[in-house]
Amino acid sequence: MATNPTLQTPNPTLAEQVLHAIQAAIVNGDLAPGSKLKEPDLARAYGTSRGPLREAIRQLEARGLVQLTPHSGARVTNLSVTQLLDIYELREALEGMACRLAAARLTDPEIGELRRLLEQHGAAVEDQNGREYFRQEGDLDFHYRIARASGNEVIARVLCEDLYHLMRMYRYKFSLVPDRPVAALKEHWRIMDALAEGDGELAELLMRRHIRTVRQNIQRSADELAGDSTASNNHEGAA
Amino acid sequence: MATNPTLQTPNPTLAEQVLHAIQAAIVNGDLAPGSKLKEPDLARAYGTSRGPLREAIRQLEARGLVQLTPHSGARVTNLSVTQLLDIYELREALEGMACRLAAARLTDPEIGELRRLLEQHGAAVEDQNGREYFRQEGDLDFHYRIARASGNEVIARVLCEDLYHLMRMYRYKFSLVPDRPVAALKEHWRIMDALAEGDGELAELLMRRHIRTVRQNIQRSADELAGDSTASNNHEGAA
DNA sequence: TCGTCACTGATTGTCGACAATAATTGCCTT
DNA sequence: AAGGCAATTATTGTCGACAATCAGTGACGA
Repeated sequence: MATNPTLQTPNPTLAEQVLHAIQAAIVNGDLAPGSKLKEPDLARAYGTSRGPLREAIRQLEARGLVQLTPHSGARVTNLSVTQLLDIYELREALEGMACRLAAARLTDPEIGELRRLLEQHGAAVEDQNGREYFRQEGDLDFHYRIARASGNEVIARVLCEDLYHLMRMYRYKFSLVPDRPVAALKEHWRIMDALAEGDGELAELLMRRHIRTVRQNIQRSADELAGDSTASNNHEGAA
Repeated sequence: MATNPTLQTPNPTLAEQVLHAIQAAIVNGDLAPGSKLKEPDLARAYGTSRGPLREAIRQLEARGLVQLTPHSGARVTNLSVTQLLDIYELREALEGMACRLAAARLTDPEIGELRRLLEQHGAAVEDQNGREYFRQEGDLDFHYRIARASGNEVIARVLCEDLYHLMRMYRYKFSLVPDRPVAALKEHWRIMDALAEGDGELAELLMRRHIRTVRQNIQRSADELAGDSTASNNHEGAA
């Protein structure tokens, strides 16, 4: 509810609306990775013709959410573990940089807002009964806002419009290690403190370490799945 | 000629072809920054209907080459100096990382190929009569290949498909300082040596410094233009 | 003379239909 | 029965036409 993309323009285009709709469907898992996007079906589902739909698909392809092969159609992107790890490798550099820049620019109101976000985040971590979804979203929201606060539009664009959607696709693919949410929140608070003090160097270091930790957890989790008998190859593993 | 995008698939889609055509037109300056993309005109120019054309425009928007506002149309992106500097800031982090990764992965044949590229590059620097175009392209080609050689597909994608086209738009916007090409080539060779020795740490440092230098030159050049009486504000400055 | 408003022209957004290509089914051969 | 081949079906790619919206023009009134 905080960010409803269809409301940002008073008279949004159909292509725009269906873009956000499909994007949400992919992120939520309603359209499974690897599944085919059949234009007639989607057009009927969203009540449009194929024209705007095809425009939306082209944009999804540019954002990396679908892959399309000529004369064959579009499939929902199915990231390999390697590619997912690549994304985290990239995030380490990008978000580290964003932190350094943000530390020098954050205003007091923005800092207060970030603090409030982390407090909500903490509440979601406390009651652990089934609110994992909101915890994950809150986690990403923190990163999202720092990217925006960096003041570098290009970095913010790459992170927020290209990478975050991909990561949200894989929220549940890898199980968290026990107590990881608590540790992650603590790391966020440390980053927060560094940002509030304007210590860009420290904020960058902490953010890089934070992301590296998550990356290593994913790698471990993937290795375990690979050793598991049920794991076929590289895709589709968690439960 | 080295990379002809229309040949990569045997039966390319019209939308694909017109995408590359418009992209080339924008990068070459045939479509000036800020100019409007009128669909009827472009469709006539490229001999297609508006359907594939609109799909191409949506992809160009995702790549940052055009900006489109609903019910009004698409305009060629007109980067502010700030945004251009932001791109270089991002490149410093991204390409530094790409260098570090590439140093650990480059094979001997790839190293040889890179060397040959730099030798051609050196020849273009030698005869300075009007071959500036090829020098610039060679420069970018070096960066392009390192990004690919990093082995991180995501980084390569961001650099090669999003950022490089934008930078090629602004090749001539800012005049080079005297002897800069010679110095830049020398920096490339140093990076090359570090890569060949597998010294990722050094390669990253050298690449970051290299890009930072270019960025500072742009900033200086922009400041001079700002002091100039002809410069209105932030856009359209060079001659 | 200037500002406002309706009108005209052009441009964008959307749709349904047709052609070209790929995927699938069933059949035939070995 | 298994594999390959051909006809059919479904899906993608492309087009031209219509509706909705925007931009520019000119007239009208203060």
